Amino acid sequence: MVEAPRNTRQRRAVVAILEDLDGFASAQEIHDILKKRGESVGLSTVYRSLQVLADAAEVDALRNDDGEVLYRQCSAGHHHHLVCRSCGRTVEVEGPTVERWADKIAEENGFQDVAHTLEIFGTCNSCASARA
Amino acid sequence: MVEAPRNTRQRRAVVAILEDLDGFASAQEIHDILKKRGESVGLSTVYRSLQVLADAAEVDALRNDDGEVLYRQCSAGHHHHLVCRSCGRTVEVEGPTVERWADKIAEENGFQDVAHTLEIFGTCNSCASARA
DNA sequence: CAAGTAGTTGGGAATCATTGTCAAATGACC
DNA sequence: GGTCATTTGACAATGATTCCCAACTACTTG
Ligand SMILES: [Zn+2]
Ligand SMILES: [Zn+2]
Ligand SMILES: [Zn+2]
Ligand SMILES: [Zn+2]
Repeated sequence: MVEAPRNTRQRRAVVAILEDLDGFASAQEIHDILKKRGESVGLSTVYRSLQVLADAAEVDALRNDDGEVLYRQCSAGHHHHLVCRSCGRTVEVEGPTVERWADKIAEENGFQDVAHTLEIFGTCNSCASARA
Repeated sequence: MVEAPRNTRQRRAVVAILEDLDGFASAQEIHDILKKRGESVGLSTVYRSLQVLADAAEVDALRNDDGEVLYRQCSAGHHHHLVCRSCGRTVEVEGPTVERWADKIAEENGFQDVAHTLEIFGTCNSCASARA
């Protein structure tokens, strides 16, 4: 029997940040935001909380070009992301055609336990105009 | 004026390995293979060579689930991959529909300088039967 | 409310891929 | 062969993430 996770101040604080943010953010960024808000949480705990949330599919995780893992509270169900490289602003997108295409490709080649990653990166218009 | 890169034993050795391999491999794996073959090359040099090749689009690079960067000598032109998680065996795949879809999504949302990542991971049939 | 217990925290050490450093080695060109 | 800028390689440094473990605390029970 698996014990229920405890309802701790730290976990609540991390979830609260994720609810406020609308884009992807790294564990360290979330840690910094918590520190700024005075609701300090240990860095290890931030990492752990995000892992737990990601395992439970409560948040989505992806890697940026630098290899850092970014987290975001998304809506349920399988989807992909259009992410601003500079500010993290994110649009959730769906592509039923892509899903079918990927599965078909894998099946045709005899692959099992198939999963796929698909992310679109770019510069959002507010970041683009700020840069001009 | 940019100087032409030198033709060194080390660079040739790395390229030779990439030509032999048919799947993705990490810098460290390539370094190990070189060592086994007696054609030893410093680890830093392997990393540097792969970076140069990747910048020149001579090889493709992607990250596995663990965040390691894997390299592979691929055919020219934009394409994606169906990769065996266990042995790295790779099938190059193309999805013109996906390309258009991604660009359209980005444009509709006012994103610029758009790029996308799309990889399919699974277990190839030889690895699947070996596991049974 | 008090005590017991097991999940949780935090901060510092450890890990590990990757990058930086710089003196020594070596292609390219004469 | 001589010159010189590029390249190499051993080692240090970096940086995100994980590990460790003693102290802490959210729940349960009486
Ligand atoms: Zn932006
Ligand atoms: Zn999908
Ligand atoms: Zn395989
Ligand atoms: Zn593509």
